Amino acid sequence: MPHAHHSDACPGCAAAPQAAFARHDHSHCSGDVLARAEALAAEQGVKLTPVRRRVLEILLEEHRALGAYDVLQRLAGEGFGNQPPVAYRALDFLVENGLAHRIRRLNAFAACMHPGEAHAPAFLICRACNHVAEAPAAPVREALDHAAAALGFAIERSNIEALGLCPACRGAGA
Amino acid sequence: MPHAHHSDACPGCAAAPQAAFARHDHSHCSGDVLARAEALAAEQGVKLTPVRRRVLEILLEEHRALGAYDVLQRLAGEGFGNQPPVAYRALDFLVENGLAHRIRRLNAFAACMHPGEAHAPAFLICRACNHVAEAPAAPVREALDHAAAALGFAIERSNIEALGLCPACRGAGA
DNA sequence: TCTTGACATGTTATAGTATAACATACATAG
DNA sequence: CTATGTATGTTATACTATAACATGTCAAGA
Repeated sequence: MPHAHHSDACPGCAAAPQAAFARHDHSHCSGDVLARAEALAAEQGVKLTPVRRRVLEILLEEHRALGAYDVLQRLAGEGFGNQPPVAYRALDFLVENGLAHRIRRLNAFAACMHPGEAHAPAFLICRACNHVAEAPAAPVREALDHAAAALGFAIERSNIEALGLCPACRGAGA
Repeated sequence: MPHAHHSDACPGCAAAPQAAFARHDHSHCSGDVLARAEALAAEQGVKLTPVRRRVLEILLEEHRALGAYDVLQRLAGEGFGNQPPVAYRALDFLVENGLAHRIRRLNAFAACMHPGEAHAPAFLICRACNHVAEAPAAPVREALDHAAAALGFAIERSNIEALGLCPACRGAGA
């Protein structure tokens, strides 16, 4: 049952950053992202195999951060392997190729909503509804690079995560 | 055997941010930090009990990020409890009270080198020597707040972590 | 003084997250 | 067609974290 609860807040859709936490039908965002993911994979010479593609679809359908074991459970129910490495490998692939992100605070993974746009996003995690939005973080990244440079440290990868309340849950007084 | 390898890079000492990755004797930083931690605890009306204090000392002695089970092992060898909650509770206390930080990328904990200075630090993690430095991150934090505000998101806590190479390891061609 | 309540520590048990190591399949270049 | 690299699948295990309950400690108020 794909995207069964569109009335929920639906963060991080590709359409517009401002719409990240706004209610909207995201079926098209998913298709959109998936199409771009395929193109990107072809372009980079890596293979978006059935498991990998299916994992990305699952992340897009749920439209929130999922634990590896959540993903695994869905895979297993669809005839794929049912052991942890199956999920972890597909997720690692997606992360490695910029098609998904790892949210360390949640021990979870979320589809990247802006694949190919070479971004170092910040993640805004709502502690009430658990939804995760990618915030444009170029200035953040820049400030971080600067701070690191001052110490002679060369950043290779970084993750920036914030916990708080999304607009909807603030309104609801959560 | 406290701080047994001072010839290593020794990041994050309180003396000066610039010295974070420089070689130096840090026995005094530890004492320094510990003293400030005690003062801070008294001031905040919370108790730096023997286990908690010992855990902080262990983090300071090692002067790097330690897993909860690493800490536990040392506690157990000193007559404290040897079950995970003993370590986790002390570590959580320290984090909660600004005396230590949790490094999610490493599933590890490190003593805060600037207790009481109300900072939202960025962590620079060297992938070669595994040392962690706290970088001053006020501008980073500001940029992040700004990005979140644009989406109507209210940040409560955040963590900023970067993986890369520290000056020493860059030099060593690691 | 007694006792009550809050907090800290300790223990048992279990849940949740992740990877090592090896076996099998499958595509594709030579 | 076969050798090679890559992907998938499986078994087993390691690592990280918390729930739930028992015991101990200390200080404030009866």
